[in-house]
Amino acid sequence: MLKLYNTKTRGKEEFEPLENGVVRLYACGPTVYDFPHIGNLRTFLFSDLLVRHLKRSGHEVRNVMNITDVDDKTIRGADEEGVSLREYTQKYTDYFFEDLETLRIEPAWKYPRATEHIDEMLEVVETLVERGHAYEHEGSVYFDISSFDEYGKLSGIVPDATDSREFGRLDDDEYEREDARDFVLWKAGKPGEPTWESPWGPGRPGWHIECTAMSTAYLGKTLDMHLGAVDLVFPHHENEIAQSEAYTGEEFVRYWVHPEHLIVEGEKMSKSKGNFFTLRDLLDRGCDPIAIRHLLMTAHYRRQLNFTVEGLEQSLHALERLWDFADRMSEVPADAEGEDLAGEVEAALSKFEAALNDDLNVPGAMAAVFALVRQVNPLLAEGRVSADGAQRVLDFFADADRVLGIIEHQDRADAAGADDAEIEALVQERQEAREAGDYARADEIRDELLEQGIVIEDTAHGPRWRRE
RNA sequence: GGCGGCAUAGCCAAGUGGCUAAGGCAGCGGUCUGCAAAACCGCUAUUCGCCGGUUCGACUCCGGCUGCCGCCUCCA
Repeated sequence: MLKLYNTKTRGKEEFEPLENGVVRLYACGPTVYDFPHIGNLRTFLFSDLLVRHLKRSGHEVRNVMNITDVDDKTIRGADEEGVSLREYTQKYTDYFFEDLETLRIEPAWKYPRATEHIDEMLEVVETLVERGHAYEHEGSVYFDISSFDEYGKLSGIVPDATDSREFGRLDDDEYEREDARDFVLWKAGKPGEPTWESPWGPGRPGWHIECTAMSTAYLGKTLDMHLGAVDLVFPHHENEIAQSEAYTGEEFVRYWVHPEHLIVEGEKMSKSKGNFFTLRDLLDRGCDPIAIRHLLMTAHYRRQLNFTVEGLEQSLHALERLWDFADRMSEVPADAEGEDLAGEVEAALSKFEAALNDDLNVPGAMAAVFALVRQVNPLLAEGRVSADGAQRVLDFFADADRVLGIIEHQDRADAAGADDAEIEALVQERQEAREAGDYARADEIRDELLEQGIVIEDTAHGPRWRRE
């Protein structure tokens, strides 16, 4: 049984979906105005891990992630590039999906775009106006916070109308609100901006409304879970609750789950500090995408994660050891006799599941996997693992990887390349030289290959090679 | 100013009122090897930021202090 920390109650709670076996989950997705950065990706990866765990636990998961393709930043970006909003956002939407695939993040059930759900949003806004929760002013529509008693129940923040900073905000805002705390549901169009027709004239949706409209459209009035990074707790999610519950009259979200931010080299990531990384930046530096996935999983989701270059190297080394272990496991001969490892694997599985069920403790789950490696390695080195035992461990790895997504790898010698035959020939020539005692020639070939990035390893079953 | 979080070995990082404080990386020693590489083995926190308190017993609970961070405005 999964226990999850619920922001709403500030404590861990047992999770049970409203409908047995079906989880309705909504995660705040990207605003497609730029490449996703690793902080965004950590959040999306968290969502992936949670969904994978729910699925592995036997649930059907209907997870929806929105694509915000209309807002100030996308409009400005399209304007600057002189292309249509649609053309501009499509480009970054494509990059977003590419990054997900690179990091082995499984596709969500639905990825609705804001611009394709304007009608649903207008329906929500109109209803809110009819019921007295919202008001129109000069073509814009605002949510009236004073009409929703429970405003602030998620974040504990109730904006104070007398707060001096609020008055400053009023001046900056081009849209007149009756109360500085009210938030915009529908923005009156400005010249040159893309707009949609509405009962209040041409305009475009405010930021928060898309989540209410689209989650309701795909998942119904009450969601089992709603995810989003901590910075969204206020005001975004607070506003979502207000507008959704005022609209449906029912509880909007049962479990609010908020992963913490990522920092880089101990500091908040920001463009001005020059520590702002996209996935592409890292891949260009030659980083292994799975090492990036691994590093993003090393800290518990409710803790800030310190992303460092050194950490990336550590992750790669940890993975290489894991992959190498798996390779050696799969090389155990079919007729090998020895330990069946049933007890070891059972214990590892039990620890693995217990960790994940305890507020998705992924570091703990990975520790269970590595602890097994540590336990079995000596037996493997002594040739005391039976064929059954090896298969049992590999089955566990495959099972664990349904959630982790880091164990599956290309067998090192399988890495495809046009010159494989040539490499094989050299490896063979070196082996013959060694057998003939011509170590000078053997070492020469080894150095030659090393220069091409090919590493030779001599094993009991003969030489094997891999690309560095 | 208001609210909240975190401080565990050289680094990253789990965790618990009392069994030997997970796991990873790095380092050192060793095995293996023609030499390497890879792999394997062993060692590496008597101690969990500091000071008090509660308790038979706290790293884990409470209070204070120090430091770091986040939110309160767009932000994953």
